[in-house]
Amino acid sequence: MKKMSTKEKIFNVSIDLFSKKGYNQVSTREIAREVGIKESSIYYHYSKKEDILDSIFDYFIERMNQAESSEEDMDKLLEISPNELYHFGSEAIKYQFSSFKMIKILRLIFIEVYHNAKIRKFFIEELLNGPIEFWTVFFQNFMDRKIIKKGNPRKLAENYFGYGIFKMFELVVLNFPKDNEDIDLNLIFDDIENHFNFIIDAVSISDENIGKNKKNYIRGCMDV
Amino acid sequence: MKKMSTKEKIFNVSIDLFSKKGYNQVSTREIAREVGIKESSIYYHYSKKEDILDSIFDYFIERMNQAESSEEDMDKLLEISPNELYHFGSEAIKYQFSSFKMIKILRLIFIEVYHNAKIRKFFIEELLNGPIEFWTVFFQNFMDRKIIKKGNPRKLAENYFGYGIFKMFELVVLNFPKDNEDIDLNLIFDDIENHFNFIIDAVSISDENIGKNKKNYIRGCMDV
DNA sequence: GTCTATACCCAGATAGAC
DNA sequence: GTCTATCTGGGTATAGAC
Repeated sequence: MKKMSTKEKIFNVSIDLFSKKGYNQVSTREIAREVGIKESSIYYHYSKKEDILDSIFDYFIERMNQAESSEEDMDKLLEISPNELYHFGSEAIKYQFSSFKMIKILRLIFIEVYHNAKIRKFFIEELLNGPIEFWTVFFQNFMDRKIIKKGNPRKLAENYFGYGIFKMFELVVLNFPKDNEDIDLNLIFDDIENHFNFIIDAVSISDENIGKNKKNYIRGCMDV
Repeated sequence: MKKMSTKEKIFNVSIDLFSKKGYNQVSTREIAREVGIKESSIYYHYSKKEDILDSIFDYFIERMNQAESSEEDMDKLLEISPNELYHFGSEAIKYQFSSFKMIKILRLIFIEVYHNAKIRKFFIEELLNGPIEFWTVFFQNFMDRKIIKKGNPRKLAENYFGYGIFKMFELVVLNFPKDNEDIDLNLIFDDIENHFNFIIDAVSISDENIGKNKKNYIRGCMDV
């Protein structure tokens, strides 16, 4: 840990400060102070302040893409049950955000999305439309396999994923912890899972399927 | 229109600029330039820059509270159908946000919520928990009247309203128009209404109720 | 690679003339 | 009520010594 290079230190301190206060509210002086170097030394490692932000963002994208599924995976996934699928999806996301670093960057993205065109484009394409299309395929598939009722799969996907975005917004923007680093991702994934089960049950064809999902209802909509 | 006082001009220009670029990205110099006065004149009308933000925020709260329902209204509302209730709720919100000024301030709130404690408190209490409690009462009522299945009314309310927050976020943060002022609120309210109908249908007891809601399905989840 | 020193700009805010 | 003039502090960034 002590062997971290100065560049890494600048990188990590910047994630901390940017995600806490927002990019514009953090000065290069403050970053330097926190790292323990003089301000001008930052410019040896990064040519401009914005380069630090870009490198943080690149790091985030790289980590996100690690969990991309291949086409073969997709084909396999298309054969499983709604329940298994949910777990596959949520475990993938939990894995991506298992480090607090990634959650901090996610907060930074939520915070900066309104005035940074690059981040906004990424948010809309990769964090919103991408996943919605992903889930659309699966809802369509469940419809074809007559597991759920015929309908508009994209609307279902939006319904499901929109709630997920809301929970993420709640977590990283509204209720972000100030001091300690213990965020319990499981808490919001329980909520999202309940929501997923609710949707599946709502459009399920056989009661048997409902039963299958019911067993995962811990604090679900239709639990008393 | 030409008779607007300087103070009003400062107020309106500030809403424009703050909502477009964020509070910290707008200088008092820029406001003054846009209004057509010298920077120092602003300080005759407002003692600090932050006072402008506070006054915008107070304006927003005042407008929001105008549509508060009385206890008698609540009692009457408890007797109507899910469909009528949805329309009551959505019309109230549409009315509150019928001016572009209010939408701009809503964007400003979304933008500043992460680093302004006062705004965050307001967001959590009045824009999130308040409405969720409001809808919880109604879902509970529909359960008591055996219109929908027994379950956790709060979860249903969160499910419904969370999607609404997501659509608002999408509208005012992700897809906010740059130049012209034509935002079509009806578009997102159609989505939210579909989502509401989807939920009601999912937990509806009689098919008759489903039928009643179905007629409002324009682009609903279960429309092919 | 890190330092000192400094350039340059723009921010919020105030004093006092008119 | 609005102006001119100015203060003070902080921001990003660079040059050049060590």
